[in-house]
Amino acid sequence: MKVVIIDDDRLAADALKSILEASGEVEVCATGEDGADALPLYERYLPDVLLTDIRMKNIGGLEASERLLRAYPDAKILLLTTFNDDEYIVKALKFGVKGYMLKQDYQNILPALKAVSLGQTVFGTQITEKLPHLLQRRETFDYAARGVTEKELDLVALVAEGLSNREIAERLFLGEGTVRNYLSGVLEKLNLRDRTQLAVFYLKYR
Amino acid sequence: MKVVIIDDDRLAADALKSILEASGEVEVCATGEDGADALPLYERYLPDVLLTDIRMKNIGGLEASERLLRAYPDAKILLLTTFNDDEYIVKALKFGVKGYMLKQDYQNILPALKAVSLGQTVFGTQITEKLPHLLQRRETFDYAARGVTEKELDLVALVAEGLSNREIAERLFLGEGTVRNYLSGVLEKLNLRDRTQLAVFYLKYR
DNA sequence: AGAATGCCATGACAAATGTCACATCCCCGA
DNA sequence: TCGGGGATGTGACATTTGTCATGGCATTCT
Repeated sequence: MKVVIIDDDRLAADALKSILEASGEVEVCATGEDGADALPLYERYLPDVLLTDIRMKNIGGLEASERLLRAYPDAKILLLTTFNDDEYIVKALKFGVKGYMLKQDYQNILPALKAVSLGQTVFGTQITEKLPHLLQRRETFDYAARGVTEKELDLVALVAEGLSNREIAERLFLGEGTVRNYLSGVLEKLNLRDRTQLAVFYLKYR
Repeated sequence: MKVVIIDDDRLAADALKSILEASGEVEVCATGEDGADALPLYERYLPDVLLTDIRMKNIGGLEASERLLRAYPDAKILLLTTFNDDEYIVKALKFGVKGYMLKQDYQNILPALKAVSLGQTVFGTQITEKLPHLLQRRETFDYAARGVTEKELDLVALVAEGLSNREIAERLFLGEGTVRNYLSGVLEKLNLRDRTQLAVFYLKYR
């Protein structure tokens, strides 16, 4: 398995190279020091996997990945980083990066590398813990703190399904006027103007 | 590495077992035929990884995973399935499942298994392709196919921000009546009744 | 018991919304 | 050049929506 490493931290790059080559299964074709090296080195060696840091002096690993993937959509890229930043992960995945691991996990990088070379996607242990949160990434809102009661919240949910006041009233066995009053109160508590804003708000902060 | 396999397809389970044991790195402690076997077998053998099918006669792999993870939150579970269903993936990840692969990818299961045993998360090749879409999970909708034009879509976007007709008109340098007419047209094309339903719809199928 | 409180409802009203039937205006093809 | 068709606009109208004032009941507190 051929690998190219990009990392502006010489020490880290060399350590990685040693570990990988010690396995006897990996050949580190080249190491670069900046994101700008990614594309030329990739084209020259066509490695199975490109292993790159994210934070680098000139061009970062994310940008480098984007460029490389634009030119070679099937390139397998494994991002290595010290930081565990949600934004980075989401962006990287959108580009088509195949793996995302923390440097502190470097002892366990070999299996991840293999999986990536097969086209699978791998997330390091620490990233794994964040995944569920990332998938349903939705800000939360404490309705109770604004004085919105459970009953009111039921109404709001129906508003967010597109029901009219009359329909909501029927559904909950209330008077239509009552529904209007309730919603009016909710609107005031949340500083909103009309039911549409309410629906949008509710869908955003479920 | 100790592994327990759960699959109601005897043939598949045996094939898997052969492949894994042929590597010399995996010991298949036991194989079960139903999700109900997962917990007892896990407790008995405490495997590094539990490999389980999703669709099974009695209790499915998802439910089994949920139960197992409730009892042993650190259990490493790798789901195997024939079906590539978004819903399943999201659910599984929420429970804390560490891997999700298609059966057709069984040749490449060993590296994935290793990665999972280290606490990493792995997605099979076919799943990988869906990941970016899953992250900003949003069903798509072909507005053009319903005759909704770009200009109309601009209006809809503003509705979904909670603007009133008057505000939209100002923003786009249109008459308020024009805005109403446009939106009225859109509502008809999409079979919706009012702006709230429109906003909800738009936020769902961006 | 009387007062206070919460929950549900009504009626009245202004504003916003959705629908419809027309006007313009402008461009483009016959 | 004419005429059709699209984009834009207006006015009228019924409906829905949001607000407010108010009242009836229960339950609870004093």
